[in-house]
Amino acid sequence: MTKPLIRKLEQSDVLSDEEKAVLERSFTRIRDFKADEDIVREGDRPTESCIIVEGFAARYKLLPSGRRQISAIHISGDFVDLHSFLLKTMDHGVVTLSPSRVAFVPHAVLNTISEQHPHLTRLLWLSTLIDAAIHRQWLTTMGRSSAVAQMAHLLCELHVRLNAVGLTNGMSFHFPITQEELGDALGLSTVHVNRVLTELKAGRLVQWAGGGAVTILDWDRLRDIAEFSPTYLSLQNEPR
Amino acid sequence: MTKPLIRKLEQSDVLSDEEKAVLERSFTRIRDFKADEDIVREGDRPTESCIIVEGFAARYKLLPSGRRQISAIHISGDFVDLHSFLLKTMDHGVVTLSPSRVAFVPHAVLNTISEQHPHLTRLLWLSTLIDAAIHRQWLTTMGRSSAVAQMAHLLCELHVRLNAVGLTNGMSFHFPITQEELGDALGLSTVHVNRVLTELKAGRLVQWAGGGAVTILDWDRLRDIAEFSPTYLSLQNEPR
DNA sequence: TTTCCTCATTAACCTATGTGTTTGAATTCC
DNA sequence: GGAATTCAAACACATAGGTTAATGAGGAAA
Repeated sequence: MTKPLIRKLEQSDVLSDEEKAVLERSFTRIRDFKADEDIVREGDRPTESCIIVEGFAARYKLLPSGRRQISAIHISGDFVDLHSFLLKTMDHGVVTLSPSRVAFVPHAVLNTISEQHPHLTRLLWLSTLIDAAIHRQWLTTMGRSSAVAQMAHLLCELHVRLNAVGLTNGMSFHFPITQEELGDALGLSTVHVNRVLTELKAGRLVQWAGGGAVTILDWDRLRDIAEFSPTYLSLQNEPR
Repeated sequence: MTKPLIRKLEQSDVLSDEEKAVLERSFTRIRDFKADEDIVREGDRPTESCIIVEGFAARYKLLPSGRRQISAIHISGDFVDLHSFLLKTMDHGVVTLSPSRVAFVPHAVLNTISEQHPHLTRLLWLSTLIDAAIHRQWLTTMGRSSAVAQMAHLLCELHVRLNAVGLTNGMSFHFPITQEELGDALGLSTVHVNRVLTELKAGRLVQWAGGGAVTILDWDRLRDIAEFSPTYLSLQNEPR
């Protein structure tokens, strides 16, 4: 059940057999969630962290005014709330976007890893740094791009990330999200999300069938509209 | 010269004398920068990381279209590009906002710390997690708040962060930033930054004298407008 | 089947924010 | 001390995106 995580960490650097074994035996608990269920909530002080084994999840914040902002979308293999290991108190919630399988590792075990396996620790640290790099990219597109460019960027990013864990089929991938959730991720209203998607479909840039079957029809043009460049995802394998 | 950093790390947990000593002797190089000078650029592969000893700096990204987004503002004591230690290639640049003193630590030294001082390593890791938490908060206000609320939020955040390192004088603090830079940080045009500031001044919420002397005149109202709550800054001291 | 839901779609209207431009004050440069 | 820049401030106008509301389509529940 740690396969997707190991696969993801191995994108950044080589893992020794021992490190893999340590990870394998760290995740003791597993649980299935339905769609739209909270894994952790803002304010919680979890004693475990979790990875998404299968499915999609989102981190979100609620404003007192009731509005919601999704700050990250997570896919299979993502170490969703590794943060809580050191932040202790959750500054945001994590919710499933689709039915998902989630595996948990106690903070005490993470602490032991940090004491005994410095290299593995650096790779876990790195995975949180990549999350932060994605945050910065989202900030940039939110602040300085049009809604269409933003949407295009999200689709490019997802294709690259899903592709890296083998979850694409050519230019197609499964992305089960509602337009309201997309709006929460991009900082847009549902109405405008719909307008933007209509425009992308009309331009024959993407195809979005029911049930979340996304196909990118014209990668080059989509990438140009999005001003997308994947360097921020740190997909390069090198010693860390 | 690591005083501000130690002070900052001590907000989160207790540092042993040995850990402090390790930090003290890690920073070998120091350099002064003028205002508006790049410390590192996007695409660089630095061999050292740096802290701001004194002054203000910002992380930024440039879009191919030439627009700029500032994704973080850093103050005295902030470990600005600790990220490059593991990310290797900079996904963004760091520029000074004011004349600043910057101290450098070689990545090789950070590596040794990560091998020999797990607790100190966790605190450094934590400092990058707090940066990420700030990114998430910015995403939330950018996506779901008005320009006025966003500006109010930034000022609240800065007051709390500067206060935590002793750089406030009551409700006043020094914040040398141009309206153009503010726009880049908030994703707004300079014209609109000016409108928003005019509004905040007119409402007697803040006072902003020349040279960057900011005074928050009505904290409660400003906090309410911003929907500001400081939990995401993790200012609680506890074992990590 | 019928009845709810949830979600996508579309229309009409509105406003927050962007763009382009000008002016004047303050700094910095020679 | 004058010239050149930078920055704040303001105005007029344009538009991207928000809001409200209505309708339909598909699935789930009963």
